[in-house]
Formats: sequence, C-alpha cells, structure tokens
Amino acid sequence: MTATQPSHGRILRPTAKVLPEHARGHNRSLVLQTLYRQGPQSRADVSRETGLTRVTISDLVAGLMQDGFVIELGQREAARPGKPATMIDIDRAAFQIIGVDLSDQHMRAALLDLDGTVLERENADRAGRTGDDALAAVVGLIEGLVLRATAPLLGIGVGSPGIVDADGTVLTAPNLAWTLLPLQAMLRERFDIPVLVANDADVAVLAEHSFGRASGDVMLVKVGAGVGAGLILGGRPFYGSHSAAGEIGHVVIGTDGGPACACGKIGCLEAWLSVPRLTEQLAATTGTEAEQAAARELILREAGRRLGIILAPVVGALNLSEIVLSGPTELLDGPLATATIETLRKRTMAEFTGDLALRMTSLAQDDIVLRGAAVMVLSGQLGVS
Amino acid sequence: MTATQPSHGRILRPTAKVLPEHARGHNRSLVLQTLYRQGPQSRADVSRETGLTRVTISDLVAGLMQDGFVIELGQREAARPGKPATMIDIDRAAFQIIGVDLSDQHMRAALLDLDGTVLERENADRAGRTGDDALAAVVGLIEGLVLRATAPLLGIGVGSPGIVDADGTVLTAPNLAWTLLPLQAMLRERFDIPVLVANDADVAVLAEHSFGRASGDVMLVKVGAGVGAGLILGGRPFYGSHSAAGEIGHVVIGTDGGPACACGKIGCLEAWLSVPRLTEQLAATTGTEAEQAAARELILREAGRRLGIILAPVVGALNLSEIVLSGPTELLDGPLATATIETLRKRTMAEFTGDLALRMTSLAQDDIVLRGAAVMVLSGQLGVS
DNA sequence: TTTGTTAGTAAAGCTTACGAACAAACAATG
DNA sequence: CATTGTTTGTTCGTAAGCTTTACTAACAAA
Repeated sequence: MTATQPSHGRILRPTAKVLPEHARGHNRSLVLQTLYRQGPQSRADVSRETGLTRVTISDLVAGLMQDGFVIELGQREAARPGKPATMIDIDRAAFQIIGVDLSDQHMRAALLDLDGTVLERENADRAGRTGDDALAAVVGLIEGLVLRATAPLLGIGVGSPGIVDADGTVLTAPNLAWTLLPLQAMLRERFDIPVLVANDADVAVLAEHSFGRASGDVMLVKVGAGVGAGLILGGRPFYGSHSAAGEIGHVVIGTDGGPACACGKIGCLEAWLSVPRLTEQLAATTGTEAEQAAARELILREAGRRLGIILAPVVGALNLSEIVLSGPTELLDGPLATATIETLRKRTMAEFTGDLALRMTSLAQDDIVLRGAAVMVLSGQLGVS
Repeated sequence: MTATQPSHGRILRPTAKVLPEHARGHNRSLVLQTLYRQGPQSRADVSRETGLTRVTISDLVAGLMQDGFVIELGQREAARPGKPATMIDIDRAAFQIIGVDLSDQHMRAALLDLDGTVLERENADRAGRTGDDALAAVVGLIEGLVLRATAPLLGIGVGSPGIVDADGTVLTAPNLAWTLLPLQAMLRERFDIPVLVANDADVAVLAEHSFGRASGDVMLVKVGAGVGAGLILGGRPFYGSHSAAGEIGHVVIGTDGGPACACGKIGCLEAWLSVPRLTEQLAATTGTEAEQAAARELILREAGRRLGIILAPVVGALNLSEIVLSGPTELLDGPLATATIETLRKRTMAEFTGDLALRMTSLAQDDIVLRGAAVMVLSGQLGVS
C-alpha cells in the first residue's frame, strides 16, 4: 500500500525524472567521495563503506580509472588473511584547480591540487580598478596560473563580492562596479574549462565545511570591507530565492540607533562591524596606553554585542549549532567574539542553543576563499566535497 | 572528463547509494505528483509533463492502478484528432487521512480526503489535561475518526506544540507536560497505520505551501499561546540540526528592554506577541471609545514593529521573499501586519527584499494544522505535496 | 597440508527505461 | 466517401545498471 519511503528527511519532493544513469552518476560520485574523504583503501573497503557490492564498485572504479580520476597504488602492506587487497585512491596529482578570491582589494588567485593544497600563487592589487579593468586583471591572474599548471585543469572557481546568481552572473558588486556581469560564462568562454563563480562568503563557508570541522548547519560571517555571510543548511549550501542569502550587512541592529551607514540607514551591521569602521574607531582612541586598551576593548565588545543581537534571531530560526567568524583575527578573536557568544546565549533559548559554538575559522584567513573555490569546483565536477 | 553534472543547485552531496529501484520510486511519485497538482489527464499528458516516455508512464500507471492510487475516468470528451485519450487521475476517494492539531487548548482532529478537504471533525477541550491524560484524549479523538472513516486510511498526521524530532518524538512540550514522548511510535503501535508527528508550525507551513500560494522559500509565523515559526527553504521543510528550527518565541527583541517573559528573560518575542499577552494588553485600555481604539492600535503597531525587528535579520540571512502570518485575524491582520512589513522594509536592504511579501495565511485559521498534517501524510506516503 | 578468509572477477538474471513499430480511433480534407 | 494525418496507448526488443551466485587467486593459521 505504501508507495515510497523517502530515505532522507520526511518529505520527498520529486521535481524531475530520474533515470538509472543518474543513479550511476550518483554512485560514481559516492565512490569518489569515499576515496576523497577516507583516503587510500581497497575496492572491498569502498564496497563496505557505500553498501554497493564489490562487483559494482569494481565496475565503477574501472570507469574512474579510465577517466584518470582513480589510480591503483599496489598491494596493501599490512599482513592479513586472505588475498592481499589492491589499494586505490583518487589520483590527487592528476588534476589541478584554479581558485580566485576577489573579496579584497588584494586580488588573490592560486593553483591548487585536488586536496585543496595551494601549489602556486598569483596576486595583484586591484589598485582602484573597477569594471572592465578589474575584469582584465582577473583574467590576467588566471592566465598566469594556467601557464604554470602541471596537470590538466579540472576547473576554475571564483569567489566574488556582491550578489552572484546560480549561473555565476554577478548581479551587483559595488566595490568592483560590476552589474549583471556574466563572469562565469565569460571565463568559461575565455579559458574553455568549467568555471564556477559564487559569492565570496558562500565560497568561504564551503571551505570551512569541507576542510574545517564540519557540521550539518553552519553560518560563516565574513568580516572585511563589508560584512556578509555564507550558509550551509542541512549539509547543502543555501543561496536563497534571489541568490542574496547571507546579505546581512545592511540589516539594522537594535532599537537604539547607531552609526550612519553608507547605504543611508542608521545602525546597519556593516556600520558597526566592517574592518574599516572598526580600525578607524580603534585608531581614534586617546589617552594613556591603559586607557586606550580599555577603550579598544569596549569598542570591540560593543561590536561583538551588536553581532550577537543580529545573529540571535537567525540562530533561533535556524537552530544553528555552529557559527564561524572569518576576518582579521586581531579584531575578531577576542573581546568581540566573546561578546558575541555571550549576547547570543543571553538572547536565545539556552535549551536549544546550549551546544551553540562560535569560533574563528580553522583555516588560514588568506586562503579560505581560494580553497572554497577549489571545493566548489570539486563539487561541481566530481560531486566531491 | 567531467564526471557528474548535478541537476539541482551547484553542489551534489552523495551520502547513500542509489539503486534503479529508487529511481523507480521517485518517478512513481513524480507521476502521482503530476496528477495531484494538475488533475485528470491522459497518460500521454503525464508523459509530456514529466519527460518520461509514454511506455514508462503506462507501466508506472499500471502499478499505481494496481495499488489503488490511480483510476481511469473514461475517454476525454473534447473532440480532437487522433485516438481518444483515456483520462486518469489519482483516486481521491480511495484513501482518507486523519489530521490532528494539538497546538491549542481546543484539540482538533479531522478526517480528510486526499485533496485536504475536511470530511469529518472530532474536537475536544484539553481542559487542563496534560501528560498521559492528554495522550489518552488524543487517542480518543483519533479512535472516533477511525470508526467514521469510509475509505482505507493512508495515515495519521499530528501537529504538536513543542519540539518534535525527526522520528516524531516530542522532545519537550511544556503546555502538554510532555517530555521525550515517542508519540509517533506510540500512535503507530496503537493504530497500525503510518503516523507522522511534527511541530505545529512546521505542519502549518506545509499546508500553506501546498494549498496556499506557494513559493520556494516561506516562513510561517504562528501566533497563539506561544509564538513559533515553520520554514520551507528551497522548497523543502527545514527542521534544523536539533529539530528546533523556527523556535523564535524566546529570542529577545531590540535593545531597549520590554515585558518580562515566563522564561525569565526580558523582551522575548512571546512576551510581546503571544495571543494571551496581546488580548490582556488590549483589554487593559481605558478612556473613551476613541481613546481606547487609538491605544489598541498603538499596542498592535508596537507588537508588529517588534516582530519586524526580529524578522529582519532572518529575512536578510535567508533572502526570504514570503512571510505568512497565522493566528487570530482580528489581532494580526491590520496595524500589526502593517507595522511588521514597514519595519522589515526599513531595516533590510530594499534591493533584495523589494519583493518581500507579508500576508495572512490564505487558509482557514482553524484548519491549517489539520490540512498540513494531511500534507505531511501525503508527502510521506505518496511523495506528493 | 588443510582449513578458512578475503579480494576481485565472471556469468546470469532482474529491474528500469528507452526507441521503434503498430493498431485503434478520430478530424480534416478533397 | 475515401484518403491523409494526428494522437493514443501497447507490444517488442534493447541497453544500462545493480544484484546474486559462483568462481579463482592469494594468503594466514593450525
């Protein structure tokens, strides 16, 4: 009588037909994912891990070896009863990825291997360039890395500030003076390999989720020239109906006014928390050394409190268990973070958020977007993340 | 070279093996879904709609007819060239569903058909009953409806207040004095048909999404004895990592204090907005008729403003385009809703939320949880919603 | 040497969906 | 009225994908 028992979650919402070949693609990614996360192992190990039979795994692995994604490493060394296992692994040197970080005045690009390790770097100061000039600079960065690549390129991942839609079109990026710029399509056209463009905070949270201590639901708050957030909900990136999820920089905090914001409103998050604003405030402290230190702590604590106030409803609504801060450690990791988590605890239900954790990103600050861009390519091309 | 192109979204995250039979189940649900949403049509119509071939559709439909879910209605009446089409449809009278709403002092249950139409009702006042007494009352309600069912029951859906986990265990429901009550398992044991239990607001948003004007991302704010919310993100219900998503009732609003809440904090959403609190405040107005009316409007406007303040960060973070209010129309639909949307617009980026809509539920207030419970059963058993 | 275990492969079978072809039934057209 | 073209739904054969069963190879332990 019962027709279908959805396996994940309570609700299955079919939208498109599913063919056996789609199942094949899924299982193929499943094998890659298993190897990617757990490293070298035998076909039989993969079989046990995935639940697919050894026969099917052998078949899938044969295809993956043919395509150059998987290699045999020789026999397992440890002596065990039975036939010795042939170890296999993703060929982590077979492909390389180019990651680009445009979130800052200092544009960064890097060549990475499949593990997300940075192999080569190519940087450039934006030096005020915008529009087509900025675009040309991006292309130049990538060109430099394409020449230095020592393996076929799996693709290019780009983390851009501003709002980026699902097709990789930058809808609006004020800092770069980009509007409706189809960056993904243009780079794809120019370099003729797969390209994925997304918002920088969305890209950063991918890196945190893949390389950092992962969890099902994460919100990463990226503090820089502006303030944005990236969300992973239920293990999947969440972009929102108009690709603008995480755009909390211009939400007003509290009911007691605050600093004026460039957007015209009073008391936006960015007006409290952006790096320029914070450094400016910190620099303006006067008095003795001790007085200045105290004043600085107050400033940071207040900024942290403001962040907590704005995050509290989000934490409550999403039942978040993990919030990650990304940005200058000297500003964020200290009184600011402490005040944020204190405020969050005070303003939400302790029963639900008792295990709420707020922490700095576990990745190198300068590389988080680069590595996230690599994850984006890995996910898009191999189904691995 | 490229292994897999995920069809939905940018990231595919394989977690479990997928067999051809799972594809079959998905396609089976797809056929049911197509019939459910678009009504009677021919096999060829379903084929065109789904992209599956006529052969496959015929095969799937044969199975669905065998299981009693689909019936043939005879030939299409409209004269068209070609062989006349045999119309098919979900047999909307073949099964019935029991929906239960425990969110209120007045416990409601109903027998519904597959369209979500209420056929029979069974109500009971909780009359202060809690714990096992309340549970017995629930069982009694359902028993009454089981006897009056005129078709096989597809399942029982229950919307309960409090936190309900993915297995339908009520982790905590203060009003009912339930803690760690495995309601779903117990009812399943008692009635031996599929049972699904979820939080009342989560259930309500399902109804709104299926029967109301649907959209990809919806947040439904349910105002009653408490205040809770249900979320549908990317077309799928979102429950959060600890099943407590939407629990915004005890998040503190603003930075200027507010009324004391039963939870011990100051200025919780519930302290501003719950029905008991609002009615109490409204009743306390004094003076002439005109003065009272003005005072009441002020009270409602302020409550609406508070709701807007707490929703603004959520709207920004999730890029929500639709917020639905559910609760007493005389309280919510007027100055309160107006103030909420005004506040939201003022506190978020107009560019992103320009199309933000706040509206009252389009469904009958008393039936929203009942019908949502039916949707939950439809989704769980047939993959339809 | 025997026994038991493990890895990987081969063959056969089942499920699922597809394409090609066809008959039935009808409208439109000359 | 016969012909032509269209649409529907089915039958038949095929391809893809996974499973079960059975097998060989290779090893450890007794």
